[in-house]
Amino acid sequence: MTRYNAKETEAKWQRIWSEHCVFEVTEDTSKPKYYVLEMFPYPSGRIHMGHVRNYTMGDVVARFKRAQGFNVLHPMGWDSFGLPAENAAFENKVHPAKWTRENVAVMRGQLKSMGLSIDWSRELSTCEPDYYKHQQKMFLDFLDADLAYRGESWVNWDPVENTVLANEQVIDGRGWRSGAEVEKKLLHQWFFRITKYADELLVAIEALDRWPDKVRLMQTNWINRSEGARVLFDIVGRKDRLEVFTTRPDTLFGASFCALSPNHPLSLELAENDPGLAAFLVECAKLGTSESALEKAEKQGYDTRLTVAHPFQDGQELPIYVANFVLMEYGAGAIFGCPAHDARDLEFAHKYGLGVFPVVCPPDADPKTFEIGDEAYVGDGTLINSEFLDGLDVPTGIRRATEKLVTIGAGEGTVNYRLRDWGASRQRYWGCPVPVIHCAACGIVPVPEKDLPVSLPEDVTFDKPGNPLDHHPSWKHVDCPSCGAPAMRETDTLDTFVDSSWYFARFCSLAPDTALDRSAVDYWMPVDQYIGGVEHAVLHLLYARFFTRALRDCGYLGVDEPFAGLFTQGMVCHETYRDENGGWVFPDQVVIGGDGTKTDRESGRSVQAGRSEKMSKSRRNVVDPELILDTYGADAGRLFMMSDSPPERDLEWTEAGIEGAWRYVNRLWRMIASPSAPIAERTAEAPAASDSERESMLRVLHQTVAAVTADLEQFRFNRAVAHVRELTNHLAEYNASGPAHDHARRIAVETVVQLIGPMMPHIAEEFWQMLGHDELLADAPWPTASPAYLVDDTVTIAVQIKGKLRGTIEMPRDADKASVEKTALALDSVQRATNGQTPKRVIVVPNKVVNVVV
RNA sequence: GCGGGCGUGGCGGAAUUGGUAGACGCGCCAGAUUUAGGAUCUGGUGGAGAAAUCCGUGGGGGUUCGAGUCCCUUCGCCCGCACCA
Repeated sequence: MTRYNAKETEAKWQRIWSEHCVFEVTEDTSKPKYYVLEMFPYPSGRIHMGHVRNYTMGDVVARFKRAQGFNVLHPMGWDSFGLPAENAAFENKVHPAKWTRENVAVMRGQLKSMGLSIDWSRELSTCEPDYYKHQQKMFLDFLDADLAYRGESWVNWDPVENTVLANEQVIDGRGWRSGAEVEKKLLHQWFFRITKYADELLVAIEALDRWPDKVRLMQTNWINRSEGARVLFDIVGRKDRLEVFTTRPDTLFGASFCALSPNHPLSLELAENDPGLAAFLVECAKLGTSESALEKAEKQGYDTRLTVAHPFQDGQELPIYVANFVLMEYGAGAIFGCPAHDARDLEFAHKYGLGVFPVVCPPDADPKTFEIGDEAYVGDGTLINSEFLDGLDVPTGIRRATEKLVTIGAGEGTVNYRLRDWGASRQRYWGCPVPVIHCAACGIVPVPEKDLPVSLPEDVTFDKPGNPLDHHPSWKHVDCPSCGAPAMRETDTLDTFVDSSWYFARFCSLAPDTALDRSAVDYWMPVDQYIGGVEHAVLHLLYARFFTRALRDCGYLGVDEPFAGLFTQGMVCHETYRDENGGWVFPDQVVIGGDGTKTDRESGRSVQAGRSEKMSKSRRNVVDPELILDTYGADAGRLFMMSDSPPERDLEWTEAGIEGAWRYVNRLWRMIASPSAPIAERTAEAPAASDSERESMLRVLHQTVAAVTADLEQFRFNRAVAHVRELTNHLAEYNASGPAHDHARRIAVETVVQLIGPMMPHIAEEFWQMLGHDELLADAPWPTASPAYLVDDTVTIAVQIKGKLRGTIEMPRDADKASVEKTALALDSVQRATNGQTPKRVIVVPNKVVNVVV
């Protein structure tokens, strides 16, 4: 018997699939379509185990749906703009384009060696002008439609590098590379008007029934719609009014102060003539945008000495503070504080000696004696001390108070969202240029369509801080398309989330002259099954949902939602190893001695195993997929990825696990390449007669087909693998001789091969050929379970005494209760328990269980 | 703080609507085969017990003829969000 050569066989089938363009598809209205998409990778250099897991899942679904008769679109591309390329340029003096394209080439080869059923003719890369030129056109259309605009926002500014930093690049208030103290700076930025769709995006979440609840909840919270009221307070001694947003206008009678955000226009204005306030604002700015800093910060305020008039109580005035806990970006950037019924306000009031006036009395408390201690009361109750609101419940009070505000012209009911417009400007080189020109005379002028794409210059340097586009000698200098005068190109590039907000639609057709070929997009969209990491639960998925709607409204496509089904996979984890000096050690460097002690192959130091954690370079607990592909082949790697762990949970990568998968590959090989009992020819006719052994084999077989089909349908890959292995075990024990059995063996072997095909496509294809098929397994239809075999004619019924198992009985299916009961009571163990007495009660659940109560 | 998830053998994990807990795999034990094996095959494998039996799904309580599954309570771990007015 020849040993199975995975490397050779896998290369062979990859070649054949590619030569025959097996996975290249076109719009075919005679078949139902199915669009499977995994989140496309950032070309960081090499694929990692997370990619292997993600793309294996997608491929299993794609191959399964394909076998079920769907016209399956399964494309792949590269999310190839982004910061790491610029960092590499800075650190290794490689041009981002070169670095990126080389990485793409390596990773494409790695993905191909996984044997994915991808239509490679649709490959795209977002950093190439043939992709981003369409994006620039979209941007111009969005400008026209007022879906993109220029605005201002606060950013993390690194004064040494002259650049904007992402939140994760700010470490303890300092730039990650320069170490300089990061400043908050107000900068002109390009925005997408996602807030225009806030309500639509929120409401539509409900209909995304094939999305994980967790992701739906996260998006709901992110958008965070809250109903409340805008309240306008007259500022004493001034003509203007202070606007605040509140969800609790019913507690206005309990107000004891107002507070402004440090960034509030009024705060800034007052600071000009108040050095104390100016200093306080600087203090607040120092906190930065980092969450941990904000978290530790104690509530602090500064008394502006201004007061506002209470809208409902003549003569009543409230002091205005500037407070570090009020966010400019939320609501109106100002609040009124009701310490009795808000924890933060209470903390603030205690600190600054402000009044605490309860106005909501809990249902079980006495309004005359109810007092607020250290804890604010935020629950429902009856309004008290509130004049015209007294005696109302909270919802009614809110309504009544809002009506009153409207009547006296001091406010109105309003809906507020946490969701803010999407700031998409990046002061960086390696991104899609924003196609506008700044002209002194004409203002912001869109680049004419005929001049697209605005391409990135290749001759840039990364030796200076700041945006290379900005210091390029000539690139930004152009004539104004409108008046012809010298003008400047926009040097901001777009956030890479823009690139990934429409790539799924672009896969439908790579037509060169149009971004989205409407007929192709109408055929394929939406994506039926999208698969990726949960880390994109909010931003990427929300932006893509917004972008799809924006494209819809600009006539690019006709769907609302990009992803009809979403699956978020778990992470790939591995044990961690540290040597006696505390240094991390790579798993493949750890040698396990006979006594179980571990040592580092290179240093010879002894090594301790730590808990299993997400694979990461910093902890060195990584296994290179290429090593696995080389050693065991793609099929074994893919099989292990699908076995054991449910796909939504973390998977623990272990040597033993991959070995087990590899053993199964070889076991199947032995069973099929050199079977211990004959397998009938393909052309052999079904026997006229069967026996019970054969029938029972066929029953297991059909039940397995049904189970695996259901499992794959529901992303229960680990169970699907278990079921196939069970069938394999049955097949291995099935050695009866004779033509009827040989025939059944043929069916069983073919079924095993077909069922395992989505997980292990190469060896399955090889088996299919060995079994005499001329056509490809990839083109073979999925097996169907025959209903006749799905029900057993005898059933095993559990016999319990007071719920405890005492034995089992074999009965014909659907036997009548009386005979089941009689058989059960006749059991020795039951006789012993009943001791000859009549049982108090006997419960018979048909075909399942008999419970005897004594 | 708020929200969500998870706790089942030595390990990863199975278990339709409440109905035989531990499928499948790993590991381990015994045997067979082999020059050898970290290959392969056979059998065994939740714990205690000679057995009958008893105990077992993080802990405690409850509902039920019957609970991993439902309810209450408690502990532990993980994830997400967070001064959201």
